[in-house]
Amino acid sequence: MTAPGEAARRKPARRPTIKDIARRAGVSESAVSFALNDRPGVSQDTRARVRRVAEELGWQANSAARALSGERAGAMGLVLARPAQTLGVESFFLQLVSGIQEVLSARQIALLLQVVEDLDTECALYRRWWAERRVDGVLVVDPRTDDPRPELLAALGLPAVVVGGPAAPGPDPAEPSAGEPSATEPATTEPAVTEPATTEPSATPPHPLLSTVWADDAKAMARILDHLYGLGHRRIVHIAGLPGLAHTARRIQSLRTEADRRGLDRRQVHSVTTDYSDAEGAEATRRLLDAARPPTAIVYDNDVMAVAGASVAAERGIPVPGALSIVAWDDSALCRVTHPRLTALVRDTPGFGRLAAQELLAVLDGGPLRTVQGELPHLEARESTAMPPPG
Amino acid sequence: MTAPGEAARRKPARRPTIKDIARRAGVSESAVSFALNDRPGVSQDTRARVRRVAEELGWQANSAARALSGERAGAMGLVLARPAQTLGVESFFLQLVSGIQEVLSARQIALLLQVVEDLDTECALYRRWWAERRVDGVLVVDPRTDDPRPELLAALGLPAVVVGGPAAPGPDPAEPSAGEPSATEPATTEPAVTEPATTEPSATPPHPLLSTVWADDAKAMARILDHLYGLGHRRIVHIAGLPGLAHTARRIQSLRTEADRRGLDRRQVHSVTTDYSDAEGAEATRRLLDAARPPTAIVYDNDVMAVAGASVAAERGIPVPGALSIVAWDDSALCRVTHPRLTALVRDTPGFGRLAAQELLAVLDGGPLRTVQGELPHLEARESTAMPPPG
DNA sequence: TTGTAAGCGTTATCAA
DNA sequence: TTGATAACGCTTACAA
Repeated sequence: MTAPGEAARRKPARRPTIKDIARRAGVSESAVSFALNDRPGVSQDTRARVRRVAEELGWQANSAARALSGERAGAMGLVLARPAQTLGVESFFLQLVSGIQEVLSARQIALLLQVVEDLDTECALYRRWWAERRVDGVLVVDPRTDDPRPELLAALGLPAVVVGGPAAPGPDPAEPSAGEPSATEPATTEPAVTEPATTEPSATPPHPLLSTVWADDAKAMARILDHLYGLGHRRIVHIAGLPGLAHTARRIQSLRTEADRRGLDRRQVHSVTTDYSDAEGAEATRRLLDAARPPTAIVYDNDVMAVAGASVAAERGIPVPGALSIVAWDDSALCRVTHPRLTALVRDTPGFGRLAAQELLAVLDGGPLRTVQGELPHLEARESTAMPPPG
Repeated sequence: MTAPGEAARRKPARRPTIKDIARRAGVSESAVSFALNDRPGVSQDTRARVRRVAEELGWQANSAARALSGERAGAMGLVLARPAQTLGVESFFLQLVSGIQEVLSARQIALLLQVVEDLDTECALYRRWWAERRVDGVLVVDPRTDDPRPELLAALGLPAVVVGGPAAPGPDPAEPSAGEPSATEPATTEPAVTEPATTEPSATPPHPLLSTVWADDAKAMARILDHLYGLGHRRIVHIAGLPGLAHTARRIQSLRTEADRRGLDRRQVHSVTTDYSDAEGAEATRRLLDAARPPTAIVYDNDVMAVAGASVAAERGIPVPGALSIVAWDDSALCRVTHPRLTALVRDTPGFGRLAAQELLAVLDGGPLRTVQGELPHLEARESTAMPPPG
């Protein structure tokens, strides 16, 4: 290591290039390139020598040069189009990102993360990234019911995977959930895969233009309903997140289906939408509890709103779970530190991120357009859910 | 826009280059380059024409080509070396990132985010990024008391800014905090700046090798002490975060200083360290409350632990703030949704991120090595702090 | 099996 | 004010 301090700061060490390696190994540049990229056309002996020299020199391919010569940029993009406020509170994104990274960094691929204000800016950014050749592909999060992004990305030819799934409900809600994968299954299990173009030509694929990785919100909601209905609840309200998001639509739809199947009154089992904030979660809770016949159970679409709701109940002296049961969609430290601890739908979010990244790599490798389903979440029953009060 | 669907997916549109612009505008490539980069050597007329054509074609400089020809990579790096578990719960990072982005994206600079397991991997990553020329600079977060990163980065000549400040306590803890900036000041106020090399040659700069952006944890802790001492508390424990982090050391040091200044008993006013998790926060709280003379006030180094602590108190039937006051270092939705709402130290985290990004840009522009101080946080008094019980 | 040379898209250095 | 032309570091035909 060179001497630290001012000198080092001003005069950085020169980075070695393949030319340096070629000279030192006594071969041509192309031989070096072949050797380092595991391509045929170079003897075992030369390959080994070149490798050793590269190692000695601490050589790493200049990413710009590699990208320029027709290769890949070696980076993927992820854009979050949510107000900064909403971002901070949710544990979801950083966990997703860390899962994505795990897969990408194993292949030496970088992740470009950008936080923008709205969907238009996001679309403009995709165009710029594409024009700049900055990324090889992107992960599209928070799919909407009416989403302009798949079409744009398909038109640009920028490989992409939609993370979070389609707006339409899953395969067929009426169909019995045959061989449901259990949440305790080893993580190495191949996730369920549908290849819309081949196996089910008649079924409309969720995003006909892009591969999709999604969670079966419909089944997850069914599990929650099973739990609450089983306890005896008949007045159940779902405080959902942003109305424009695809998974919000799926959850709302599923609640309806499940309510109908059990012959529950739709006026007493329904959804209301919010912006995911603690403020709107609390406000919605207050309104519900003020009603003539308040719900005996509330399902919140994220952990923050669930905790806010529990807090509103506490304020009013409504015992949880004595008079009100609470379920949080998505587990986090939050659900475990409140009192009582909240029953929550546990998802493997980093695992979901890994799956998404793998799928994106598959698309880049020329794999077929397909729809992959992540592990089904399971319901972790804690102290916030119990039998409803009599009456 | 071309037709969507399969065709578009397979045959992406070609990206325009300066060659295309040159041809269409009837000038040479170099003229185009000059025109587009605001360099002299081209007539107003030509410049305007070139600009218009570029606009029409939707041209964007190929980032790889630009990077290769000696220019900048147009990207900055940020590495988070924390286990994925710890990441999710804290609102801090995503907010910091969104602030950083705000500044970088205005200059069309991308942010590479990477999550790694440990410091060694982080250092290896810096080396790789440097060798790959992938980033123009990096933001170093979570500075440690004994940190290998500044020396490495200085030796590599990779521009960097340390976010979170030095291990040593601030300027001089004994010195009266003259003209403290109020938290209500407009955000446009120039932050306090120390240029160690010039103004204070005798004072040891925190990181002699890198520019630093930091918050004055010492003063912040003093504010918390002011609040609690003023209410009458004399037994105050600080449940700190990771012991190796610089700001943890600063806060612990400041607590000692403040305790001494007020003649408080060091056995009754002290710090304990944790890993920031709700589990350790709760565990530490239990131990403290089991003691013969438990503290009347606890200061937690993050919001998650504060909520966990409040939950422990609730479990044991210890009224907050009646018998125990609680302060959270860092505000978030969490502190506002619990019951009672928690008194918290409010920082402008996105603002801190903006400041860090600006400083990094300044370093890249050849600015001097310096230490910049962020806005001083303020204490938002809520219902979790009150007078201690008599005795 | 090896070396030579062209090209990727940009910036920068020259003459004209 | 312009327009060739040579880098930048890598990949990849193509020739030896």
